[in-house]
Amino acid sequence: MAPYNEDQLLAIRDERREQILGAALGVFARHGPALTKMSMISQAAGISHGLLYHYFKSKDELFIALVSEAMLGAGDAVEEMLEHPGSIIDKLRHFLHDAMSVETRLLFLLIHQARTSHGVPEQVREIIKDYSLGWFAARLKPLFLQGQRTGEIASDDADQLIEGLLTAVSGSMLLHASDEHNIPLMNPDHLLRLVLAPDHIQPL
Amino acid sequence: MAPYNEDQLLAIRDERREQILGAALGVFARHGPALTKMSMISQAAGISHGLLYHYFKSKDELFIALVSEAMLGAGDAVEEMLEHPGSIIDKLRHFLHDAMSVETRLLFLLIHQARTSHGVPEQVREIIKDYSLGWFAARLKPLFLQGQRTGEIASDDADQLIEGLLTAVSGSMLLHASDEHNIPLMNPDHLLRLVLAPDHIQPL
Amino acid sequence: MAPYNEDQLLAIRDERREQILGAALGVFARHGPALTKMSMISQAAGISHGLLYHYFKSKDELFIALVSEAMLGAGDAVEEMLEHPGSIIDKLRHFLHDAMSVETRLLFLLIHQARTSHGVPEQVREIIKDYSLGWFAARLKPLFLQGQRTGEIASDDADQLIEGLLTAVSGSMLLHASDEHNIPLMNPDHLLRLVLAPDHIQPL
Amino acid sequence: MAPYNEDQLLAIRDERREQILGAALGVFARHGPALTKMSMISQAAGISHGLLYHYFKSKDELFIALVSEAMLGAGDAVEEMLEHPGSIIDKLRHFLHDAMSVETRLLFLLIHQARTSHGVPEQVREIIKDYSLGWFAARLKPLFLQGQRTGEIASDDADQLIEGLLTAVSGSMLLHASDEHNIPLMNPDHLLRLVLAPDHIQPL
DNA sequence: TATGAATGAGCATTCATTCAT
DNA sequence: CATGAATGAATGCTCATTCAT
Repeated sequence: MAPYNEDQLLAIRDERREQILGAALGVFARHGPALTKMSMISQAAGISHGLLYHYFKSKDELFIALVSEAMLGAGDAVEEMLEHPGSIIDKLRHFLHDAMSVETRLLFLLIHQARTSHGVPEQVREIIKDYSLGWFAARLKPLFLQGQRTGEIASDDADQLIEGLLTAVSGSMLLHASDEHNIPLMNPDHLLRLVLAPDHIQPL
Repeated sequence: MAPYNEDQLLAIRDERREQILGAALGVFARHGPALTKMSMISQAAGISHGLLYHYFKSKDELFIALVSEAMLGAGDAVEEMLEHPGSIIDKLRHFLHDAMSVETRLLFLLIHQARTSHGVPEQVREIIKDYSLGWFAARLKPLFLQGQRTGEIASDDADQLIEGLLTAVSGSMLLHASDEHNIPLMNPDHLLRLVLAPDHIQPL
Repeated sequence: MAPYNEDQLLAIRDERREQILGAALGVFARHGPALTKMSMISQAAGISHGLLYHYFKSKDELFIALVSEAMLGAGDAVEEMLEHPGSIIDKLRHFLHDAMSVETRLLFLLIHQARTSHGVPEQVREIIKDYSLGWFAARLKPLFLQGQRTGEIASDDADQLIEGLLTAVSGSMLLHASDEHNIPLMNPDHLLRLVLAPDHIQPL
Repeated sequence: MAPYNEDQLLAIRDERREQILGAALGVFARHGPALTKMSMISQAAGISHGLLYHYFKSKDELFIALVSEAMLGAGDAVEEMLEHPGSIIDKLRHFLHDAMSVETRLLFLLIHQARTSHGVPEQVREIIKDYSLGWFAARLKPLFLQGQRTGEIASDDADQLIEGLLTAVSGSMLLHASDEHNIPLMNPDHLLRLVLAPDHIQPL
């Protein structure tokens, strides 16, 4: 008889919103914005397509909301790595594990879609403009230079090492995700060989 | 206005067909079958969209024809590598260069699209069922085992080494292609570090 | 929180009903039934759209209720005019002023919408079937005939004079309402020239 | 066997375009842009809705094209009137006849819709910004001043006379058009009484 | 009584495909 | 062989209406 009180409404809205964002993340990350149909999202979220539009005005807005959230988490991963205890190799290994974890991979894919898909809203381009391999590379560089001084990291051009590592990591996640998981993710320790000094290479 | 004789017609047909396939390869490889519009292909080929349907019954059929052709060339690359003169490292370096060349990359991307896009005709799945990293891996394995005997290749599990190398190569090509070439292809010598024995690693 | 007693409930019901009808009149009159969204009405009435459906089963029913009420008032205007003291010209001038007053205009517009909009419920057509310029014309005719005898009204065909006058009045209100009030209402004295005998025409 | 030649294609395109514009004029003028469904137009034109989009990119573009064409003819009517031979009354009578002719009425209605409908594309507002009763009034004024000198036109404020006349004309057309022709157009000679000097008024 | 979450029919638009010439 | 007009299925989005609370 009585309408929901404010708390109940807020709870419902929050729950639905998360439900939708969660469903949308999976679909957008896998199919890209253009191939993602609103019906896929509504079906994945278990709601009607009409309800989608109560929570997000358009497909674009939903995509934007998702990318914005993903971006917030992007920086944290690097910070966390830098603060991780242990040797430089330990930090890197932790970073790779973290980057390749299930949750992070979806976010990575989403951002990849945002960067590479055609017809993405301008606002999304704005948001991710600064997010690129280069952005990560800049943050990893001090660590690599230090690693080269300690002899843990190969003594080649640090930029090239970093770029290669990040490319390989990203590429592996991309392949893994896009190929319905038939292609396994690369072993982080294997990836590390791209940057380790030869005498620090360990058996896999 | 004058009617063509049979030979001329045949020549035209063949030429047009190649023209279409060439145009379609570029478009399909970059955008994937679902996002590729027939108008993109006809425009790239410089013909009317109507003519497309004289040569290929449907978008699916065109895609299938393209994938079939790509498959034919796929095996050759490996054979050529195995026959390439020089050390095992030389063979591998040559393979990587070849795989990452402009022409080969398009074929790789096309097949990747065929494997990973949703809504791809069943027939395409049939054709590429056997083509996978595993297929290449099997052909590379003897070379790797030999390389381990000669000490050129790291002494870890050969399957894992191969899979990692192929993943990194493929991932790099995929990233490079999808990100409007803002992400450079990985340096083949850098990639080789994934599989070389530590004491065969050279400065980049 | 305390339950209302029956009288209070009835009072609330009546008040809300009037509130809704008042809001709906303005919106329907301006936009017509098809372009009127239930959300416009609920917003104008300051209530939730859900509540609208407690009082009126559907948009159609609300529109029907409104038109019915408008019809009730329609006849009064003419009666009042006929009983207005003064000369025939005074009666007509009073009628025009009354017809073009703010409140009456909304009713006029509503009925016009009801008559002219497509997709209006059959029931509405039923209700307003008899309400037309012809209906007014019939009631004005005795007055005009009398005016012709007194020499106040031009001696042309009375039906034609009446129809012209009503058309011009209605048209002016319609233009005024539809064009965001950029087109002013016609001056009643100016309109009267359509029916006055030449020697009764006064400067504007 | 041979494709259409250029002339044939041009003929087809022109014919279809006119067919569509003609159908769209009727529908837009009567229902307004918001209530006009593309299916109404395609049905009225006897073509598929898909074909509509070969000729006009969107509903808005079609509406814009239509309004643009209508505007071109708008000025001509006035010019023609001013050049019409005969007395000032003759000129005005000719103008009214012309303005109220079948073809002109549709254009008038279309422009009215363009001016008064909500959600009309900005470009349309641009185009018709200057077209208003005021625009016509300015062009009619010299004629009225002259008519007042010759004694044909009533000696009231010319602006008020013109505005009243145009309002009555427009209103009549609007009523006539919107009410499925149940309300007859006003008699031009009757309308003239709004502006004639009393001693120039003729029996209807 | 009152609220707003939830549903689904309807419309604008895109694009693969057909067909007359 | 070659062209582009023509069709219609599919998809994003709006909005009237229902319903749990």
